Amino acid sequence: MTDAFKPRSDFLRVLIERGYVHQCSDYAGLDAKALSGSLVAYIGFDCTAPSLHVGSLLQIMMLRWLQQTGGKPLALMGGGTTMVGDPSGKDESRKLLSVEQIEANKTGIRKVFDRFITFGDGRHDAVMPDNAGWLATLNYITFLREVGRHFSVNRMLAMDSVKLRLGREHELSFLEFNYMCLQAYDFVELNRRCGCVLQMGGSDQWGNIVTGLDLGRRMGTEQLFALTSPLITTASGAKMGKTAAGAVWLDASMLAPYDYWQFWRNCEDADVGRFLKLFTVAPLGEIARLEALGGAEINEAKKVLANEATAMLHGRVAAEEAAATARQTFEEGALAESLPTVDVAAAEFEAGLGALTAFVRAGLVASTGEARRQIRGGGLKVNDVALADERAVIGRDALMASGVVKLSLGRKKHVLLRAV
RNA sequence: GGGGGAGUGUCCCGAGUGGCAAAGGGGGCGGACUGUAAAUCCGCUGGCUACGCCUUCGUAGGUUCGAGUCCUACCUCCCCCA
Repeated sequence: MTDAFKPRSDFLRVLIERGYVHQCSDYAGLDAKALSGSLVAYIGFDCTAPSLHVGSLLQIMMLRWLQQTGGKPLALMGGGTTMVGDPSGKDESRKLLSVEQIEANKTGIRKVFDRFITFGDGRHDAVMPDNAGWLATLNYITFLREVGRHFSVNRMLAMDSVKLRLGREHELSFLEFNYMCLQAYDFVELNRRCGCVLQMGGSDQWGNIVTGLDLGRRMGTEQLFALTSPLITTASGAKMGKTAAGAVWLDASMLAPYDYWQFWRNCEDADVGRFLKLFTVAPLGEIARLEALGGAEINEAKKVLANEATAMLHGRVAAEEAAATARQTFEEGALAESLPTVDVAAAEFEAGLGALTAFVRAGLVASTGEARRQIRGGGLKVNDVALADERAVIGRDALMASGVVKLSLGRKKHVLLRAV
């Protein structure tokens, strides 16, 4: 579908070339708008968590490219919609957050955006509005009279997302049904306030976004546009961003840069090229070269991916540190001082620390029971020596010159215990 | 409002005759093979001061030597009728 269209604007060209585009309501129209140099676009973000995770990275990158190509990005915080809870598909309704929590979350999220886009008051500076600004004070009757009358229930019922819900056993509550109305209203409000004409989002947002276009037309805004990105799964079909440890957070205090680097380093072969295009700003020519590497050489491409992705989020220095730690640990088999470290009182080593407890302390296993199981499966190592006895004790003799013991779970997860 | 059905190992789905730490999947973790990949094969997948002890089957009681399993009430969800 996008093949036939030749964009003239940098914005659309980059997005299409790099694989961000799944669907667009009007390629030519949007292209012309982008070419005019005054394109303002927004993406909505949940503020139910203190930061964002890689699941949102694709959207963040789209805003980044928008700014890079001369547009103005709006990162809309769903402070208002968070108050009613996000119903999209989930069985469990989200717990209500206090206003303070929402504010704190917004601060954390803002930190992420600051790494990718520039905020300010200028023409192309990004802005982070909060829909609580207009939703919280909405009067029901006024809303129905001025906005609600424009929604066609017939049309909404025909939407895939709604049909799906009606067909399944899970009901669709009135609140959820209204959610898309609020989202559509956000779009119109952002158009009035900031001249925003484009909403972007994941492909699952298509229906909601188009509802916004429709509302805009009925309420007399200028022509609005919709553009969605594909749902990103790994080559083997898994949803991206889930690891054993949990979500891949975009915050150093929630996920260390080293782990973030490892996340990208461990991607599947078949994903490298696509991920380089989506999650780094490396030139396409360079990516094509890296992507073409075969066999074990593809690991070079993975390192570039990890380096670039980490540098963008945590800075070049942190990325290089992570790369160095990985190199020492995996390629040279040396002890990298910068591995995740947990402090343990020196006295405990004197007394002899139970190996099971030590691994629990290091956070490598959740319980001593799990530690026992891993030992049986040969998964635990102390200073690179597989642990065979559950009752083993880690004493002072295990400490290396630098005063640390290296504990490993499998081949990839290592933690240092340091005597203090 | 009336009738019928369902809630199981806190990741998910899902068997279960009164003796059950509870079948089987998926997912996840570990091992082997590799390249810190994929695919494949194997093991593990309640907790603990661990040849024993403790806590689990929507919630609270009851019957029983013994309850996921039987009885009662309550909660939640689904379906049909109104």
